[in-house]
Amino acid sequence: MREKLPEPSIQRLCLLYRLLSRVEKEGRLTVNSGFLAEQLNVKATSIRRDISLLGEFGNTIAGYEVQPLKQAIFKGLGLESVKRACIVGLGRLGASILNYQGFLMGDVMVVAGFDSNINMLEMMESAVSLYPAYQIDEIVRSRNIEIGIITVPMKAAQGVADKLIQAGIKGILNFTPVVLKSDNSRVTIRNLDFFSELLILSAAISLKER
Amino acid sequence: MREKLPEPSIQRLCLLYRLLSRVEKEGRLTVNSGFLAEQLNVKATSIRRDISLLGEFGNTIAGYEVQPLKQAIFKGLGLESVKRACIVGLGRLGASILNYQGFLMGDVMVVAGFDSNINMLEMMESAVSLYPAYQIDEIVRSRNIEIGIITVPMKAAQGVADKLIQAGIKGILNFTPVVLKSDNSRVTIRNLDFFSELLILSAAISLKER
DNA sequence: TAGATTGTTAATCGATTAACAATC
DNA sequence: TAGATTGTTAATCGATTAACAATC
Repeated sequence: MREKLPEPSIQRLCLLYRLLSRVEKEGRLTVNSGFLAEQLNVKATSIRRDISLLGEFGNTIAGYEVQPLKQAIFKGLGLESVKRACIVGLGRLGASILNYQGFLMGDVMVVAGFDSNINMLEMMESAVSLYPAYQIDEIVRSRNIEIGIITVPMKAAQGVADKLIQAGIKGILNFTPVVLKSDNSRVTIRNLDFFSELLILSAAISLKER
Repeated sequence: MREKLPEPSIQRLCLLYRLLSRVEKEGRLTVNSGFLAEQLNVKATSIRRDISLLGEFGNTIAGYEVQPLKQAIFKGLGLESVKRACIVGLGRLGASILNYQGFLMGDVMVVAGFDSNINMLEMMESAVSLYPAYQIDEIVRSRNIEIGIITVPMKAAQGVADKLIQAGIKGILNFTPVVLKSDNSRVTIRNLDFFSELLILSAAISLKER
């Protein structure tokens, strides 16, 4: 598994990882590719291919053992290193993400929140440290933050991204509809844009009916 | 443009549509594929191919006229018909979506909200009509709702999806980490799962460093 | 052994893109 | 005309999947 994983495989393996966590809790010891495929709505061949990309071996009788398989994905995807994240923009959406936390189960840890409105920061209650936006560079560097979650208004998005990238961030989860520019290919950007998704869904529905 | 559009093209055309809306507001009259490509971080060839799938024609001198192009996408993607949507699950996330609204610009209209907690419904303020969850079937049918936005806790997700599908919904935007099952291929499902995205981002970062 | 399941080959499918003729 | 730009062909790239030999 020295060659790099295809993006679609990474995504499926992440889903698989979470599925295995659940399955493990239910006390199941083994799974086969057919079962996994059914749970994730994909083909069994995809599952086997994805898993074999990790160089992991199933058993030709009972399929895969849950615990070792989960562990193999964990290591194969580099999830041992818990990533530190910050949220920039503590409006309704940002604030609600701050509070979800519990869900995360430790793969990613939100360790800081930023907002340009200092008065608001003073009012907010949070288990996570909050800072004014002008401290982004300083805090991201000093606390080794690798992931930035952007939940600011559209107009501020590119500026915030620039600051984060400047500070050496490695990945950005962008909730704004802005298509972020980065001259720095080191940085991985993923978009999570509610309104685009709604629009795409709407188009898909219309087109399906033609 | 009778053959159906590839999924990636639909997605890019949606982004393009929104880009054109902005560009139009700025008073720009024409754009060329190079400009559009730069704005969306894709190749110019993709832009031209996507547009030509709509059977639309640019001009070999000045590129595309903004207004007609936007209109062509609008029609090509079937966005003339404003879709009616409902939100099921009015916790923090669902409630905040209810209030965004303004953003939508009319391509999709949220016309109803559901929650199983009736007391909470009575407390909430909203411009949109709110109903107890047991009325999903009745309201979705009577109000011709085509899109369901699911923001309930994991455990309730599949049940809600089943109800929505039962009621004849055409598309689902699923905010839960649950992989929804539907025996009904009529229904388009899109997933918007914050935690999966974070996990994928985290994996992508680790893998890039190897 | 017979049966079930994996891992992988090879075929298929579909999307991206370089290149360029056609056009204004 | 010369230059810029589209639309589209054809090549390339990459992902999916059917099929099956290898394995226990």
